[in-house]
Amino acid sequence: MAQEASAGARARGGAREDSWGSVAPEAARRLLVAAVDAFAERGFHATTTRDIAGRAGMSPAALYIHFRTKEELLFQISRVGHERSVRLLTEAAAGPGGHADRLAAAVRTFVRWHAEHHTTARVVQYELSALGEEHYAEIVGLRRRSEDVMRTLLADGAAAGEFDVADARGTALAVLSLCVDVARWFTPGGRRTPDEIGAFYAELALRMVGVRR
Amino acid sequence: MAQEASAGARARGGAREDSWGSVAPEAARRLLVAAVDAFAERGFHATTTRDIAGRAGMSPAALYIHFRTKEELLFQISRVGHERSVRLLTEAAAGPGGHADRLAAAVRTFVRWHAEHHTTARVVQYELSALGEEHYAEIVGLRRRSEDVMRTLLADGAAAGEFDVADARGTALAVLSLCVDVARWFTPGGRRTPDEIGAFYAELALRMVGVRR
DNA sequence: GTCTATAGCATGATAGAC
DNA sequence: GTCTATCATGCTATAGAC
Repeated sequence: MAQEASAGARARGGAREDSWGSVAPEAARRLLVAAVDAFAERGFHATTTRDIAGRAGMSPAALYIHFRTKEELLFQISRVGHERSVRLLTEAAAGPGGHADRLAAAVRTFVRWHAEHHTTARVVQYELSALGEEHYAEIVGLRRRSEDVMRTLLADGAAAGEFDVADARGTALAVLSLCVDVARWFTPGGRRTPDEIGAFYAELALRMVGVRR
Repeated sequence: MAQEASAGARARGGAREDSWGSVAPEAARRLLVAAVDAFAERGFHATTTRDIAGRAGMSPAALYIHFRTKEELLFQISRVGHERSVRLLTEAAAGPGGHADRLAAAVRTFVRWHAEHHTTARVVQYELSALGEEHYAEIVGLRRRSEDVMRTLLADGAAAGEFDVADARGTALAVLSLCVDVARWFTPGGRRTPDEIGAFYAELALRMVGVRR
């Protein structure tokens, strides 16, 4: 039931963050959602533990039962968000069809996630520097995986003669940069839906790698 | 003489921020440069007035002789940075040649600025939300001007039959987003110089608007 | 114009009752 | 597990001597 309601909300485009459905204690889940909202709105350093706890309907002290520090809250958000987006990208890039089809699918999926989950994505992409050293290193590993996936796809497509790409690494960085930046400017009330932006950006990416139509 | 030394440092790629040469009292200039470095490194909210003053070789109190608040320091950086980058973009877009030449020049110049001045650009592009309401509104006005310049250039090029662009507004946003995001990932020690990245991105932008070679 | 000293306050995190 | 109360710290900004 809760599942259906969530799916319904998602279909209408008015979905709130639903990436945390599997987080174990309900209170921890509420805190994560509250922290995502607050971090996306104000940034990590401008967000107080009182603000997070308040949004979750709890006292500041309750936060520390579920998370050791404010930074650990950011780390969990960042880790789950990165794992999700890397997985979506990887699966789409490994899908059926030629290299052009797979690039289009990868960009469409990746961009759609960054638009639909723009609050999470904003935290994931733009609050990295607030992580502690150790946590930061772990996240960088995840980020390298998405770069690898995109670079390999572009290099393979070029080798197969489907793409006209001289610098696979630089082009992969540019394509991912374009996709990721959607989280910065996207607002739900805008001209286009996440779906439409994903389709549009897939076309742009194909042009960037020299696919002609 | 000081000019020559600065130009030399810039040519070697080891330049420090030189956008503040005209700022009146020397102490204010030192504070601005220190604040740019600190804000770019840690973000506005994680930067303390002690840190800024320390980098400038002053006591925390000295800061308040030259700036009313910490936020005003951010505003001055943001205002000057935006004015500079909008001006560069506008002049390049109004230069000689056809629409394709002008788009290439605009992207090359705009990207090169975001790479060369990546510390300033990072503050300019990613610390906007820390501005006060009034200051924010003023900056948004400047940002709209760069969107206007790019959208007009793309629409005119499409009307002239040089570009294949169905959605000038969306494409302009995407091209600017791609350029701006250079400030996020650029590091001086990387594989390519600001010049090379500018040239590369100009080619990508031409492909995005459907120019064939 | 710059300093030392500090007011006034908000913050992250903890203690201990329930 | 959650609360109220609070500690210790560090922050922005100001006062007043020089």
